[in-house]
Amino acid sequence: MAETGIDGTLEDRGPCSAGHSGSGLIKDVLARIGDKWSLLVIGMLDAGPQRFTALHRNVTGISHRMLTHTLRQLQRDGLVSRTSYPEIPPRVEYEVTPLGRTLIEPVLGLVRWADAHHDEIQQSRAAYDAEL
Amino acid sequence: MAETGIDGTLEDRGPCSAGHSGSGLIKDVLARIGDKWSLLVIGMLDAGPQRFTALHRNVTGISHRMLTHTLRQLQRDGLVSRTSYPEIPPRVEYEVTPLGRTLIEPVLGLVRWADAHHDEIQQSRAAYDAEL
DNA sequence: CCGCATCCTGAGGGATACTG
DNA sequence: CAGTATCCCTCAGGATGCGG
Repeated sequence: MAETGIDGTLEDRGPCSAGHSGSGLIKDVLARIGDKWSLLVIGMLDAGPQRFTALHRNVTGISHRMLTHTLRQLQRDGLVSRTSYPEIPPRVEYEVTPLGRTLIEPVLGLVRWADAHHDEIQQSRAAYDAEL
Repeated sequence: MAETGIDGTLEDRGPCSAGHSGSGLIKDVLARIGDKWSLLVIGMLDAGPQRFTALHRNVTGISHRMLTHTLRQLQRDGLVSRTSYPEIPPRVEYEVTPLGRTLIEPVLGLVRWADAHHDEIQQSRAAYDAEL
């Protein structure tokens, strides 16, 4: 089994307290995709370019503030591009970048895993909660 | 491109406000692996069974409290098993379950992605931060 | 229509000390 | 050595309102 990856690449090899430079690493990527909304937004944008309001409608529970913020982060990381059309009223379209698209694939791996095993997990949780 | 997955499986198809039952879905899986420590712990345990103190030493920045808590969650989800040996002093060993091992693979997909693209991301961030 | 600033609450998570 | 409980603080993130 390839144990080459996890402890060799996930870990920082050093005190992460100071957030030093060095390896850079996965932690901030996890921080990005692990947050509450990024994946949902990317998932929505995967269906095609969308304007702000459309996203706000489609991403179900997201607040105005968080949508803005999430889009900013994704844009900063180069996963999503923002195009503003100087009209009245203003129109802004968001789109997944090529880099962003490459992320979708590995994420789908996780999605499939979750889909395949979430009932096992449910059972395990039920069993665990039962024995007290 | 398989856009079959993301918006069809990530999303709840309904107001997630009430945390209703229905699809179950990936969100709680993401919540598990998206948290600060779970993946690090699993990564460590991937190298073989370990006792509490060993983990505490190896997982770099984790606090006593969070290690306990994380292990409990993983155990509850059936990703990690706990074996307690009734000795003095007590000895407890943690180990990745078969289910837990199946998780490692898709996670490695993400790890590889992060590894392959984190410099692009860094550049993108730098570029973004420059233009103000 | 879109974005930013402000305020406020609650969950996450660290430090510490106490039990078995 | 392993686990639990308590305290406290930080910050993600929701609500709202103004500006462009």
